[in-house]
Amino acid sequence: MSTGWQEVQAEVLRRIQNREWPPGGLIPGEVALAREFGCARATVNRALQALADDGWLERRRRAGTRVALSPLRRAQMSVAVLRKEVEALGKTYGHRLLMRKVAGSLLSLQTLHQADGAPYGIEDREIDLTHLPAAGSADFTILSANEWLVQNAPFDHGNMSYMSEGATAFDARHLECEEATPLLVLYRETFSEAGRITRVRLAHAPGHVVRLQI
Amino acid sequence: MSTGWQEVQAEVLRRIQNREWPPGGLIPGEVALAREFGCARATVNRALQALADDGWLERRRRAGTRVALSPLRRAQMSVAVLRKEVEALGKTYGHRLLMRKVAGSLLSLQTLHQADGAPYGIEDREIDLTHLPAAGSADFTILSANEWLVQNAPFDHGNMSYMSEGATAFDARHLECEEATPLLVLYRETFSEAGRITRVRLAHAPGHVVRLQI
DNA sequence: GGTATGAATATGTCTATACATATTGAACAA
DNA sequence: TTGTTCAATATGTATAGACATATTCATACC
Repeated sequence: MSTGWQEVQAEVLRRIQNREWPPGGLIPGEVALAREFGCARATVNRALQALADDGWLERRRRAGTRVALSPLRRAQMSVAVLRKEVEALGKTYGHRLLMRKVAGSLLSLQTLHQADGAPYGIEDREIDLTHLPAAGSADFTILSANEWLVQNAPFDHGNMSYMSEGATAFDARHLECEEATPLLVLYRETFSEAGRITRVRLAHAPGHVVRLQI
Repeated sequence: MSTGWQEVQAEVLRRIQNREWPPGGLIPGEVALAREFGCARATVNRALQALADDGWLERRRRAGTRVALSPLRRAQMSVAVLRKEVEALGKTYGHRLLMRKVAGSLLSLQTLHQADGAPYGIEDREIDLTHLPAAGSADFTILSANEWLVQNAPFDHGNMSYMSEGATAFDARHLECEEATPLLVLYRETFSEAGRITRVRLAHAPGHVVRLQI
């Protein structure tokens, strides 16, 4: 029997998906599985660990390994730079800095993102200069704030929200659509250890689709 | 020096985030790091592997390990059952099956999901009975199709799309809003090995927010 | 110059062993 | 009954050693 941890993983996953090991059920211990597959316990451990990371199994010392009760799947999307998102569509990216304003330690920016010259999204951003003083002297007319931040402001964590909103007068003017047109709007905050780095509202052009993989 | 792979991971991550090891740069080999940290190569391997899984590092045999050039972060959301989503808001879940129709091997369903009696989302679903004959005889008035499928139709993969759409007459009637109100609409397909299991369009009630963690 | 060949090397993975640690459940005490 | 203690046990993790595999680089060859 060939003994790779990936093969062990595949076989265990198959048993889970085929209900041979039902949700909530206890599966054999690592030692037993190692004997069955004819490999070392470490190999089984590697496989089960990977499955636990992916949410298929729940493992606790002494208590053993169970098939996850609610196999709540995670959907993933990559948080790409807008330029790359546009280029991935085979279009030419462009952007225009519409507004730049400093109020205290808060830098406000408005940027229009374009794909082949057409409006792609309108961005309204605030950057906290106390946590990121370099942003005060950066030239966002060349590199967009979106891309500059990805390269210069590594963040710990953040959150994103998608909402459906009718286009405001501001949105409509820059996205070249009617007011109240349904738009997909993204709100995002990112934090470093010190605190919030930036907050952004991005209204996408009409018809924009966000895709996730499950 | 205490030697846990998590500590090695933490220290390496610190160096990446502090630009001590710049993006695109080659980092020391596993043997060198093991010597520095005073642990076995396998321990360093475990740590670097984890960081590579998270997208911080790119590793290739013989070529060595590099700090990822574009630390393209992934945003995650859990694909929960609607009932749990509603209950997580502290509200009482309810649903009504509005329509059930079989055309050939295609089962069509329309379901209204409710939170505290108010409309939460209106679902339009197709299920392929050739891949899932059991769905033909299930009673979706008790357990919603959404939940029944999660429990009975393990899937390999799938995709989701979010769009912003104006409420159709159908949406508006059931979600109790004006026509053309901006709605967040979810399209989802899930596949098993055999083929597509189900396709669904879910129009959320006005004001719905989708949150993701980065 | 361009191409084939092979040695060197960094990561990938498996093994056997050992000890750590959390948790369970039984035995026992208050 | 309730609480405490303790041994048993499944997973967590570290280690040294070995071999596999991909890739690079230098070298030899045409």
